[in-house]
Amino acid sequence: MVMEQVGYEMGAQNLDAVFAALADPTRRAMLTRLAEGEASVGELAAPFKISQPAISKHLKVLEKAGLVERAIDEQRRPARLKAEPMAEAVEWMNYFKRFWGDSFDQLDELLVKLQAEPKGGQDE
Amino acid sequence: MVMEQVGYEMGAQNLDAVFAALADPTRRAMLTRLAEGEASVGELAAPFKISQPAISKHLKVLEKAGLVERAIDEQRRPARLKAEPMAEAVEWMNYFKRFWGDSFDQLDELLVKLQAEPKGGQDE
DNA sequence: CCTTTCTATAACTATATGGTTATGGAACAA
DNA sequence: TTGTTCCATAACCATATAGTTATAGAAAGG
Repeated sequence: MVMEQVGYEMGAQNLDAVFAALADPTRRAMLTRLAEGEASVGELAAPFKISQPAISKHLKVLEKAGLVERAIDEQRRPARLKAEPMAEAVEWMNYFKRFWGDSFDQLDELLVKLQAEPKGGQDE
Repeated sequence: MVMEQVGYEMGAQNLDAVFAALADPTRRAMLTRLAEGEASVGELAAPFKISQPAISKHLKVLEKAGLVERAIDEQRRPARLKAEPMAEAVEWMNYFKRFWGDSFDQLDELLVKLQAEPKGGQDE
């Protein structure tokens, strides 16, 4: 049985939290850092001039958006990236792909064309 | 003036505005509506219970994010979708694609495969 | 002209956000 | 035990956000 094991709700409500979380440059930088591996609060705070409590707050925002998980390692509370909610957000935006038509669009068209016509005729 | 001393992130100032604009469900609904074609303020306001000035405010937020353009048509100020800034946002998120490894990943793989082998033999 | 329609703006309220400093708890080090 | 490190939370502040009502302006209809 494959259950929705995400600790926080998915769906439109979570899009609010995900987009809001991504709207802050400090949080985006934290996520970029976490893409390299889990990091403690101190390690996350190091590159910034803002205080440690501010980083803790940002972490809470990311947690509520489902974008990070916390662990317990001695006194540390390392954060780990959980990127799945971004997939939701990207999916939502992909609805608008046809309005900016970049390479991904072409790729999509190509895929559809190939699926529809494996022989490869070209017309419309 | 103010130098970016944070090593992680470049300008990305517009990402702030884009993600923030997308963080509101009313604004996302407005964008979805605009995907069907341009709409006046009144038409955009119709589906919602909130007031017309609230819609005008939301439009201003979308405008500042570069997600809509306004035109002038008699007394109307129709809004039209401009999705390009979403591409930026998606690009940013695509950096994290490998952490959720979805169909997009497969699509990407397919492209690489097709570019490598234009003949497109199907095997594997 | 006067009226209606469409929209923007001002003024206000309530809440959310992003930051601070101060403090305290939990886990290691001595 | 005492001290130190890591982190969370509380209390506070300034500003931003999302909504409201009221009003005003521009354009079209009479």
